[in-house]
Amino acid sequence: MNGKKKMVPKATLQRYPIYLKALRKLDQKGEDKIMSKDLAELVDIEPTTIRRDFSFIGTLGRQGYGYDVKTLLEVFSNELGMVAEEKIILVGAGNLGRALLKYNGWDHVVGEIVCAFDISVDRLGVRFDVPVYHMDDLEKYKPEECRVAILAISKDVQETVDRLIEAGITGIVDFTQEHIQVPKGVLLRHVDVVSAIQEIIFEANAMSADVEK
Amino acid sequence: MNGKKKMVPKATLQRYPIYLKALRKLDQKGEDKIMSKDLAELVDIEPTTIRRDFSFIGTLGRQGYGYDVKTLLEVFSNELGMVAEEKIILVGAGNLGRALLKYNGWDHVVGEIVCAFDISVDRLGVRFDVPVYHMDDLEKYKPEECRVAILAISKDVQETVDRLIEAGITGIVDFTQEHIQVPKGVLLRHVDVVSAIQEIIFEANAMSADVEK
DNA sequence: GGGTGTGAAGGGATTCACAGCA
DNA sequence: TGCTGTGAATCCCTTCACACCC
Repeated sequence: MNGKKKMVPKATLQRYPIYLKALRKLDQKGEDKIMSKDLAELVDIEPTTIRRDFSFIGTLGRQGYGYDVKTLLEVFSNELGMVAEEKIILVGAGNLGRALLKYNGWDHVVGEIVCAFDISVDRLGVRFDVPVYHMDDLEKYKPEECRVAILAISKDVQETVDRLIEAGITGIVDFTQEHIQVPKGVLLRHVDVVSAIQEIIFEANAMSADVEK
Repeated sequence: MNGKKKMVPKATLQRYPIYLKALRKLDQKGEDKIMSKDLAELVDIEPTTIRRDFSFIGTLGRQGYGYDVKTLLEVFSNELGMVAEEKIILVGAGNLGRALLKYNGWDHVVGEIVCAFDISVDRLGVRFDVPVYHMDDLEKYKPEECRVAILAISKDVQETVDRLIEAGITGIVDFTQEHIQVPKGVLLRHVDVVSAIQEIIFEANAMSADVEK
């Protein structure tokens, strides 16, 4: 009822998707219980960290037994608002965008891309069962309840972002090369292959610099 | 000469690619100097954090003036081993893999994908100027100096990873849905669209839960 | 016994505050 | 004066240690 109720740390929030993925896999395999120690090996996170992360949601485990997989999945759905029915729009139907459309990883784990937008007329139509509209028709075709947009464009990035926010988008998964600015209240997650590789190269070099003592 | 020389924090290492990107853009625009405060606005990182991050590499700025963009770029190249010539292999030439090949974000910022591997015979050949070999020919065609692999497959993930490591790969950018295990000394960066979206949804829900006081 | 949940300790990273230099 | 570089303080997260319950 009040703001100071739970206050889940940011770091924990970022680990929930990892747990969720592992739990789904366990459930599919027919496992009905899991202990923090075993889950730890699966996801490569310390058991004590896992227990604390879970404890923010509630008292989920049973001492001397472990956690019930189905219960955990339910709680994740209810408490975290993980309904697997999020309506997502894709902005940019170029190479990357189309790859994301065709991407096999969705299958209603988190929701689905309901439609896409692009400024190029010859990309409009239907791709992989998903309609592609012109960017100017954003307000017209964006579902009312849609909060999350995937951004896979390469030009006029900030302008596009501003337009999306104006249209009610509050979460952006950003695949562009630009650094974009969003007002408080809008969430932004940047996914950047190039930076990921650079990070790995930097770390690799730092590691080898350490070793050559 | 010894291990305790610099010891750059992990968090800092993860921000270097961000700085690098911004600095390149500034350089292209013809800007020759930048102050931590202005850079802060560009990359959305506190100026004091930026200054500390830079200080790990050396004394790069001039008091009362700021930082010289060209100098910074040079130092990043030399000290961090950012040569922009990393030879990268792509493993998996499916939808996602091909999208990555065609991805316009490379252009020798970090290096290039020199060749790809796949287990499906009908994906072999040349795609977007890059040869695609059969996975069994990994040792034959993988360049000797190649350290980094991009993983964009969906089956036999762990086995493939083991093979890559055996072939000398020490850095993996992982686009799969699986949770893979690597030995110490091998770096792994997971890039997961689904988890990125989930994270945003969780955070959005946590935020709105806070607000409804 | 065996594993969870959690107060307390420990470790990193960020931020403050200011000394020092152009 | 203006901005960098950095000791010190603070904040946040992880890990330890153990009480507690099945």
